[in-house]
Amino acid sequence: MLALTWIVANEVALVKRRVSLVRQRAIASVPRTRSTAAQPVRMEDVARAVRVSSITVSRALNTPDKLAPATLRAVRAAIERLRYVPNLTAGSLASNRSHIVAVVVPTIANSIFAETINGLAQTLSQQGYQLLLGQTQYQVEEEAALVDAFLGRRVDGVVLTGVAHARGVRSRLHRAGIPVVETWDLSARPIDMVVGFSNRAAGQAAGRYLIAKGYQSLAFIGGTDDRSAKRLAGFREVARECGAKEVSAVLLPASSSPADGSAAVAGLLAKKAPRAVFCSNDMLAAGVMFECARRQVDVPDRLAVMGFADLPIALGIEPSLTSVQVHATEMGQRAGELLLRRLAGDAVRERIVDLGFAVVERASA
Amino acid sequence: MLALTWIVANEVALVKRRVSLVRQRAIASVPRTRSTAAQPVRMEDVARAVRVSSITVSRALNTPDKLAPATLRAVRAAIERLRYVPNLTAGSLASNRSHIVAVVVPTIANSIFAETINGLAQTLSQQGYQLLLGQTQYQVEEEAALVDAFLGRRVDGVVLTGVAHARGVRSRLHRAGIPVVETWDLSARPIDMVVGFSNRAAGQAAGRYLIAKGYQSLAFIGGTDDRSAKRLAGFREVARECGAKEVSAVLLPASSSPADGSAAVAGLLAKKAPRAVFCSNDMLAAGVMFECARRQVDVPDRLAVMGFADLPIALGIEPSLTSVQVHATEMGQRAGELLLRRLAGDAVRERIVDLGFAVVERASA
DNA sequence: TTGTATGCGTTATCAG
DNA sequence: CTGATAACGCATACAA
Repeated sequence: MLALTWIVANEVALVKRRVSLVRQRAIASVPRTRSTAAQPVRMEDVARAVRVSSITVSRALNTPDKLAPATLRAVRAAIERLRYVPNLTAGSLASNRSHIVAVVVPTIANSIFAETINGLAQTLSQQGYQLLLGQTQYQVEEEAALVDAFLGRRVDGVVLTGVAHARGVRSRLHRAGIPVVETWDLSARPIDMVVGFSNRAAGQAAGRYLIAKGYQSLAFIGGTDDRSAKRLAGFREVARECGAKEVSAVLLPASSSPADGSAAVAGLLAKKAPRAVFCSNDMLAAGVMFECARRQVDVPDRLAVMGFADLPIALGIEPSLTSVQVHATEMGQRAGELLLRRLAGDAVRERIVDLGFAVVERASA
Repeated sequence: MLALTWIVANEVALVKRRVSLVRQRAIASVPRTRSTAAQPVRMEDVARAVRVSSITVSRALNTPDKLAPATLRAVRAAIERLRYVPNLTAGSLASNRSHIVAVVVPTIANSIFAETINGLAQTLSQQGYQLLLGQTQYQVEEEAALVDAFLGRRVDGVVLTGVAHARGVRSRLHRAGIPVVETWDLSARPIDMVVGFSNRAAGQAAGRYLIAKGYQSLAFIGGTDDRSAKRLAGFREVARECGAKEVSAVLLPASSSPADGSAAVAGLLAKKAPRAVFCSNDMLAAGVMFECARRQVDVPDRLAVMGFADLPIALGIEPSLTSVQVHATEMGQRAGELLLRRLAGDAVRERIVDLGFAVVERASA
């Protein structure tokens, strides 16, 4: 039986080779089906040109040090000459490594997440990893669909925003057994790893800062998402502890434009106006300040404004904006580093990375 | 010979099947190699559970209408029960369709490109396509490396920013024979398709607008990239034609932050100050206006400011910013539609889509 | 409506 | 340092 099998395999190999030759000739002579058909150059074609086996070509690509210099040169020349483009899809299937990392953010239109993605991309690209982008547009349920699709693609890792996830996301990621990094928040029980800061503590810090400045009547403008809610919660805690008045809050779904900030503060000013307002996003804060300029409400003398994230506009705007700095780019970089270490097989001890935040005092509050 | 081949194939199949069974048992009993190994559930496992062939499972996933309702139900139940996650990598290899589209932008930190990506993602996701993200950080040479990597992944389509590309990009994309959409500019000879607007015409329009407003002494603040250069060229053309003074220009590499705008206008004001300044980006324009506020230079009475892109901040800022609107989101949507049509096999007649632009008059100029 | 045979282009494994 | 062989998991083409 064994012998038979062996012969059989050989026969098949012969047949295969003949088929392969036919296929090759067809490609060379027949006019291409469409305008410019896909490149039919495979690893084997390169191998044939150099009279080596295809595994040698594979090694020239992946582990060049393991080849004799002459062989390497010859293979590389052939690759160049034939314009061979390795099929990474096939490689992924065979090696069970896609070299793709998926990242899920609410939206890249909010440039603060764009910064994190920048840091991530920068770190990952150094090791040849690429980024598959998913946006939920603040629709939490979208996250599940995105994660499913990503797992189907057998991404090597996943980066999520926040620690509150759609149903099933946690278990599915867990089952997949790939490294996962949650960002932009902290959790005592991360899916796998988390790098971020405490949104609640950031809200508390903002509250303490404003109260220390003597502002007693506080307001909050922010989003309806989990992280913004945590900031509000922290903010309110401190206000309560310090005996400040009840914090009025305006919550806008998926908002990060100045226009939203303007509209929100307009509503706030119409009632009993607060003395200081903490915005969950610098763009909202900018909108608040623009509206104040229009209404000749002096900032900070009549209304103090504090932002969040410390975007470039915080430093640029007049008066400059007091804000909470959160290391968005570094968050992406650290997330990338954690993933890379795990993908390299190294154990990661520090699974919870608190990057902290910093209240940056400027002119607006 | 034919008969022999046939027998041979059958024998191999038998051998294979036995191997397969062995493998299966091994998976079931042997402790998994790592902590939580990847899911070993394959299409065949689902098929076996339902007592159908694996192609039936494949059809349940891809063409459910072609199955008997009862079969479909059974397969779906098994998929659920076994938590089967289809391996799209294997599917891609077999079908030669990755269902991935790559997009290359200078940076998503500039939210205007984020808008385009949003439009693109939105359109593509409707058909199950996903987005591989590449950023050049305004380093033109990066584009070539990104495109190479993307082609290696056998992406189904590519979206590029601009029409000026790194060496070899054009030919490589052409050879790949996949649909390509260039955006954010126009070209009479696109790689494949292009959807955007004429940056030169936009610069001209800005120039005409400012001159019609009576401003004779003009300046320009922008980037060093190709599109910004074209806007400047158009701007200067009009200035020359209309007998305005020579346009002084400040060109900053890869800039889109208010701080850059502030610094640039500071330099401009130090010399013989212009009467109006056209900024290649609304964030730069915002920085200009912030600096003017600090220096008590009235906008528009002493310095008129015009922006570009019509970001949300243009409407929000005080005074509101006159800008050139460019339909960034729609650009992404149209790019996505063009790709989808081509990927569906439809011919695309309109390979050059001019979305135009619009000067939006507001208070700053 | 369902199944069989085959190949997609690469890498892992083991042998030399 | 190089090679033979067998997967990787699915979809296409055709047959029934």
